[in-house]
Formats: sequence, C-alpha cells, structure tokens
Amino acid sequence: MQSAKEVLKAKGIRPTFQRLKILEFIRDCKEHPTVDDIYRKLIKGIPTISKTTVYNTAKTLVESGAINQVNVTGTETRFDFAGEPPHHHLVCDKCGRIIDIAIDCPYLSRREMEGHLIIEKHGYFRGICSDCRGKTENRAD
Amino acid sequence: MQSAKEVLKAKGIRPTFQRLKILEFIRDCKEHPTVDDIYRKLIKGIPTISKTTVYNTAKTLVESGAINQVNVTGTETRFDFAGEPPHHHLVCDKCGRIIDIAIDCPYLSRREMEGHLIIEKHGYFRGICSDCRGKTENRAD
DNA sequence: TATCACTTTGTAATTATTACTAATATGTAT
DNA sequence: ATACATATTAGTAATAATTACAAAGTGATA
Ligand SMILES: [Mn+2]
Ligand SMILES: [Mn+2]
Ligand SMILES: [Zn+2]
Ligand SMILES: [Zn+2]
Repeated sequence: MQSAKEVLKAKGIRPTFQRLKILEFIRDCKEHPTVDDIYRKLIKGIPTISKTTVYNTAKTLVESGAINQVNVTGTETRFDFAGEPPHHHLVCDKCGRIIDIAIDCPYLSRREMEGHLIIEKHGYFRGICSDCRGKTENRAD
Repeated sequence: MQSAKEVLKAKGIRPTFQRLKILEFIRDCKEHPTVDDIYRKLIKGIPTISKTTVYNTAKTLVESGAINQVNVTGTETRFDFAGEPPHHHLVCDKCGRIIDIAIDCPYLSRREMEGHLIIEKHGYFRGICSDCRGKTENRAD
C-alpha cells in the first residue's frame, strides 16, 4: 500500500507534517469527516494547527485528486480518501452516519453524457441503515 | 397538469400566497435555485416577503415531497420541482450551471441495498457542459 | 548567509442557515 | 359577524461553515 507521503509526492504536493497528518486521518477515518472533525482530532496532537490549514489542505488535496469531496447534507463538506475504490454513499436518517455502498453502477465508466464531458461521478442515497433498521423501535415494516 | 395550488392541497399544506409563489417559482425555474435566488426573485413582486419564509417554506415543501433538495456544492442548498421525472445532474465547472441529465439508472427502483432501507436516490456529475465544450477556448480534447 | 517561494497561522469578513419572537392572517365555533 | 385558537409570516439575532487577508514561520537554493 502507498504511504501518505508517497501519495503526496506523486501528486507533486510537498509532504509537510500537517498535510501528512490530515491526509492520514482522512484515509484512516471511515466516517467521512468534516473540516471540524479533522481539526478537533488533530489539535490533540498538534496544538498549533489551525482550521485555516485544514481548509487549505483539504482544498489542495481535493484539487489534486488525493481525496474526494462528499456533498450529502448541503451545509457542510465532507471528505473521503481517493484510494478507496469508487463507491456510493448512504446517509442514514436515524444515526446520521454516511456509509459506503459498493454498487456496480454502469455510469462509473462513462466519460461523456448527452454531450457533456464527465469528470466526476457521485451517487448517494438517503434512507435508514441496516443497523438502525435492526433496532425494533425503528422498524417501519 | 396539476396546479401549484392542487399540489399543496394534495400534500395537506395550506396554499398561502407566499407558498404558492415559492412553489411556482421552483417549478418554473430550470436552474435549481438557492434560497437566495428565490428570495431575490420574489421580493420584486412581494416586497414584504422574508428570507425566513423562504427557508421555512422550502423545508415544508421538501418534507412533504413537493420539491427535492439538490446538494451538489456542499455549501448551499438548491431545489428542484418534484413533479419532474427522476433525473441526475451535471455541475459544469465552467459556467456553474446545474443541468438535468436523464439517465436510465438501474438503482432508481431499488428500495433496499445491502440491508439498508432506501428512501431517496441522488446522482450528480461534475464536468463541462456541452455548451461550454462548444466554445473553442474550453475544448481540452 | 541571504533570498525567495511556499506554508502555516490568526484574525476578520462573508455567507448560509437556524433560533426566536412579535405581528399578522386564517379557520372554526359561537 | 365576532371572538378565539392556531398557523403563518416577518424581522432580528445567533450560530455555523467558509473564505479572505496578512503576518510569521519554514525550508530549499544560490
Ligand atoms: Mn466513502
Ligand atoms: Mn433537476
Ligand atoms: Zn443508521
Ligand atoms: Zn457550462
């Protein structure tokens, strides 16, 4: 597996301490963290880190393709490590988690649609996750 | 075709003047307007309307299913009339427009995936729209 | 070492949204 | 038609997310 440092080098981004820690956290966190999530986690180990750095770095990483931006709530931006295979997401109405869904979407390979050039594909569902369905008080069926 | 008033009545939402105008604008506007777009348009004809009313009404309409929320930028919420047939969206990197794409997605009919209950499906693409591609200065291929 | 470009940080400003409350309008019962 | 209860609207304040900006820090290079 490629280290975070190698990912950054390969993208031509100088692997500073802050960038490495931010990228590693996004890679290891399975919960599609927000900027605030990242900041609150990293400030524990790097007391001087600023939220602006998290914003700047996230933007740099998204532009380079090292991470993907996940837009599912409309009011906050979340992030996902781009090393994962392409997948869609489920936003759970009950627990709020954003869960990966592996789907075999026939559009993932399309580079053009109706004359439009396609650069990124995003799919997400709103619903109730299997964990929350399992809890009897939430079963509707 | 069903009038806006009929849509609201069918949903059990009292068809006030403001709600009718907001719903009609969202129905007739093909550009997936933001709250601010709606407010700036309607204030011309209804000088007393407040942005809070637009927020409240949009929330009511989304919850009732009369309109859909479109989350593609991460920082602002947009809306789409739910009377349209299901479709995906393209966000153009050049002109910023959000354009409907009719696709035959095999997941639109799925009510369950990997044990999760599916309530809504959303798909969008980032890319360059056919209009912007047509302009020679933007052709990359 | 001196320089220069890049990076980080802290602060201020902006934008989108939500919270709260008073005023207004509407439906119902009398 | 009037009074009352309730829903809706509007205005303002508060919160949250993001962006803008400039000073300070860092590190590679001449
Ligand atoms: Mn994911
Ligand atoms: Mn649409
Ligand atoms: Zn859940
Ligand atoms: Zn375009």
